[in-house]
Amino acid sequence: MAFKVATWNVNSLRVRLPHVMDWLDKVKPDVLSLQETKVPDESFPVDEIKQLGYEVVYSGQKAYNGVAILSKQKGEDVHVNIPSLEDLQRRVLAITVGDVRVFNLYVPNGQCVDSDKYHYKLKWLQALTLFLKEQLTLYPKVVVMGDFNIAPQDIDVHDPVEWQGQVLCTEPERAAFNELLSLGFQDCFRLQTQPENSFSWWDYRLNAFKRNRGMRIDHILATEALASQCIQCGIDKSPRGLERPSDHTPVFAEFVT
DNA sequence: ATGGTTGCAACGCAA
Repeated sequence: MAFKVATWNVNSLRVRLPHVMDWLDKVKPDVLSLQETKVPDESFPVDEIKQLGYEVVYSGQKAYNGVAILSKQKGEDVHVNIPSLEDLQRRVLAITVGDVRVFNLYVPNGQCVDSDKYHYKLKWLQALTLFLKEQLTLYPKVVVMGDFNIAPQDIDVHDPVEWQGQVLCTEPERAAFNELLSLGFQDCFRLQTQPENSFSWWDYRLNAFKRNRGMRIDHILATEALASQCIQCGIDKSPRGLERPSDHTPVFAEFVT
């Protein structure tokens, strides 16, 4: 049996709903994690998603942030937020699908290194790491996916020199990412050989997508029990070329079970 | 040349 998961920062679910529906219909993942839904729970488009045969859980707010998990099979043990962290921003959602615990993350962007938001990002990542460490004792098969807002290595950046020391690429952010990995996760994208210059996000400005001036900041991490069963992981660039696209594009991984 | 684009929601903020 194959189990396909995917993650996509849609930058407003209202605006991107047609893209999401088309993509679900084409790819038919078992689980799709969405970030930046930017929709309060009371106006979440439940019916449209259910019509496509997907169950959905969501944690949203007005205007900013917001996460959702769509799944063919109904998710169990829904969890919201990081318990130790006082946070009004809706950025974390988890469900169990079969024997897999799925975490959906929208890691804070951080804006720039001298901002409070960068501090908040690092604090947030630290709290997340403690939380996941705990969770790993409860679930052997864990997938953590989402918009990490971190390019883990220079090969994940179109121009590492230009980006050196900038937010998304700083040493503390990369250290936090590696700290997560060291809990027992693999970066599924790097389990197989990948094309050079593979990115998941491109700035809207200056024709960044056309020039492939992007970064790989959306990730799928899996514990060894799952990573050893990962048969493919990739980035589907096609939605980024559509009319009125999100600035991110889906990342997917497939496991045999 | 230090720009530019998008979404939200209300003309600035966040990305």
